[in-house]
Amino acid sequence: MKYNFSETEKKWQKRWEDEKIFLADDSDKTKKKFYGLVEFPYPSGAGMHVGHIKAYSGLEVISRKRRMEGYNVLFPIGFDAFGLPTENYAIKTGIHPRKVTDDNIVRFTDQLKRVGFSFDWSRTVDTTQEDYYKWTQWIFLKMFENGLVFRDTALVNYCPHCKVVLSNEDSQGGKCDICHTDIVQKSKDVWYLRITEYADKLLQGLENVDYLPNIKMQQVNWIGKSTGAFVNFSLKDKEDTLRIYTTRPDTLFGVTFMVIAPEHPIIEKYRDKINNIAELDAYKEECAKKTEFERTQLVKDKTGVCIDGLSAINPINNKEIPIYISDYVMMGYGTGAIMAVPAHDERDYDFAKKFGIDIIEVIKGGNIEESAYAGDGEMVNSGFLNGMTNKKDSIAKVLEYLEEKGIGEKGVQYKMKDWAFNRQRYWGEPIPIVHCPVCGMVAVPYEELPLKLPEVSNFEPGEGGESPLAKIDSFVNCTCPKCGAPAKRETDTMPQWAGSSWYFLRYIDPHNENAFADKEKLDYWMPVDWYNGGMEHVTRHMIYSRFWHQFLYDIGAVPMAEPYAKRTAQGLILGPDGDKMSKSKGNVVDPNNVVDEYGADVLRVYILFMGDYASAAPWSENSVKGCKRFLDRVASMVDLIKGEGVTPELESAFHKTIKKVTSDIEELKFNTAIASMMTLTNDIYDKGSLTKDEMITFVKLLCPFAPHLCEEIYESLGEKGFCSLAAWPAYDEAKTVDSTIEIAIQINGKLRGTIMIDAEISKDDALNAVKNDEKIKPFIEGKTIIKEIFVPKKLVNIVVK
RNA sequence: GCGGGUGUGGCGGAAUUGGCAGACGCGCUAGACUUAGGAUCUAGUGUCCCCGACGUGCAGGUUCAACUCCUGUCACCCGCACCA
Repeated sequence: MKYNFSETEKKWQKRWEDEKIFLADDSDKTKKKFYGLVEFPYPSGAGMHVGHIKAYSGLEVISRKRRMEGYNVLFPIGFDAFGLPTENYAIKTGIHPRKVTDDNIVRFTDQLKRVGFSFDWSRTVDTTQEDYYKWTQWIFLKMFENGLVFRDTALVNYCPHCKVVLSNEDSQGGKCDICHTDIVQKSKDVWYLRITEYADKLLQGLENVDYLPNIKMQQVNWIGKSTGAFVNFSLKDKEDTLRIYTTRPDTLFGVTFMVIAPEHPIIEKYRDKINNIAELDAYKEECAKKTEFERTQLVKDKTGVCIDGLSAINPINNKEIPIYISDYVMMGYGTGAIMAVPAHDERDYDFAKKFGIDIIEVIKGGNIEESAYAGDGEMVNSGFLNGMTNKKDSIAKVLEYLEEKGIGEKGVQYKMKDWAFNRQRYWGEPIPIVHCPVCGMVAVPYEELPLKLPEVSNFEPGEGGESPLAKIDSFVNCTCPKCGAPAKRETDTMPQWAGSSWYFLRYIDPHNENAFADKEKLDYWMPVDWYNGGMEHVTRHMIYSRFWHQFLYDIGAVPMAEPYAKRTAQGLILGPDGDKMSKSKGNVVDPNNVVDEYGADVLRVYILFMGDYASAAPWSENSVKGCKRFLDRVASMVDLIKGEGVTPELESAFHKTIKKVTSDIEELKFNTAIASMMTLTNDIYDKGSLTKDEMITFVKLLCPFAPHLCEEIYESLGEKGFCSLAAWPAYDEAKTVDSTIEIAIQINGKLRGTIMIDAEISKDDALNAVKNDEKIKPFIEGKTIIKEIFVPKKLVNIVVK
């Protein structure tokens, strides 16, 4: 069969669309459903690259297979379109971000359609549309109502280039996630979502979901739960106490000093009482100049200043100890103050050595002359703890003591911090809050949603880090919804991650005007059965959206706590040079070029054939050609058709291939699934012919990977309807097993030949057959047989001497 | 530093979980068909001192049998990173 891919692909894409065969069906809720979700793209000006295609191809194949298996499939797509890249582009070019976004969405849509993805295009969402962000704001207000939204003045991560406050998640490594400029710490009044309130639920929820182990682990590490104790150290001759957090309360007798963060408020409070305040101020200023990155780099070389005029009392033995400020203690974790146990903590040890502070051993087992000892051992120099050897018991005993005396208690800390939830930019969801001089912060009434983004001509953020919205008087000035007094609107917008925190819910009912989604539809479609995306979203988007969803569950708005039943991740596609694809390196492969030159089917097959789906692999133009060759051979196979029914010599090969492809797809082993279809193709060519029925089976198997070609062949064979909706081929287990098989013959563990024998042969018969084999005789003649091993269907091993 | 992962031909990668290492594809070699071949087809292709031996980062170990299990070690990649 001659196959013109560009005409044929267009033909089938149009037919699929005209006949709406990929639209999910809400009407029959008794049908078994499959909700496959891929991370919706950010419609950037650069267009899509092949990495996007790989990210969607996995669940594309699964979804297509599910349809053929009779499932009601929801496989949607949309656009996560608010955000800085679009806005920065708008500032640069003067084109309105609305227009930029719309143009990019058109381009992305075209690219996706050309690849032939079986998305339900009737459910497309765009996070920047009013009917979408209305509900983003609605959820925000629900959180506000439930005390999960607060405003606080705090040191925040600030990007001087983008002029925005960033969450911790957006400033990993001390660099802005968008422009990679060094982050500076700035004191600012900002919005937070109280995600830490859900830290435990986010941890517990992981127990009941099927995420790849490394995905779960990254989330666990990110949440970073630790258990320990809070202890209050009294300040000598002062009313106040200095509260610390420690995971090792059992080492309390070994405390020889305390360290507080340079920003700790106690310094300001006792300014007048501190003799060396100038020195402290100077140190503090030095620290502020360092970026977060620098501050976490200098691990060994500890710096700090002893506070002259304040000292603390160790509550367990009433000893007076000095207090230092040092930047190795962070204000943002625990209480911003620590008890230092130099004998058993490496950092405290380094600090004590540098400043000549006492090091008292309280746990035997190490050599504190040389280094801190963090292991277990017998307690010494520790009063009532002396002689104890079990850390757990020691901690329990200390906690009991602390609680009895009222000087401390058990405590839990998380690395995860509350979510800094705002940007001082235009292209985001306006935060629906009004600042009233009388009532304070007041929610915009639900019936006034969406709070629309006003028209603006200048998107440039203000010099003081205020949003462009602050310049629009008609937007800012309003009346308080509660008391009617003149009030001002909040001018910050929500961060990039807001819209993507719930988009999978909107797909279920994208045009609903009365709710973010209909309850019955949610009951039917949720949870997402399978979610695939990039590893880079595991600690941000995944945590955020699980948080939002758990919150929605708590207020009864969704049917279960966890949104995603299963999560997998694809590996990167590297450039032909083996480097990560990037515009600056010029090694980006544009899927459009591949579609133009080889066809969408070739692109799809190659991307899944490259290697393990979860691993990174470099692009290879030559291997693309190999896939083209394979599909051409499949097309030409039609010319080999002779008659109907089955070809006896091929029957078993077909059943084996169906079995392998069926199971490989479920395990995301697309590469071996395709390899097995290539092998079958080679077998068919070797044989020289196949039947029409076999050809139909073959195209059904290949259809999820190369749907255009398979539809065309399916139709050319006179089949009615769509191959994409045909029943997935079944296999007969009995026919995948050969009656006669080849097994290996080993002598002393070395391969000496093979033999064809009956698969069910007994050990004795097999050994006899082997011993009588002419090729094997020379190896055993005149030798003593020590051992004979027979592994059914595998091998015979004879050990001789 | 901590946590996780990966090391297999010239290349991308397979290997039913302890049982014939290198499936499948690329590349390469030779041949066929051709005015032509960056098209197609056929045969071959781990290495070497080629009737034999060696071979899955390296060194040991367990086993009749190890890419697979154990001990040690090296290299690379990805997270997190002074988290008290």
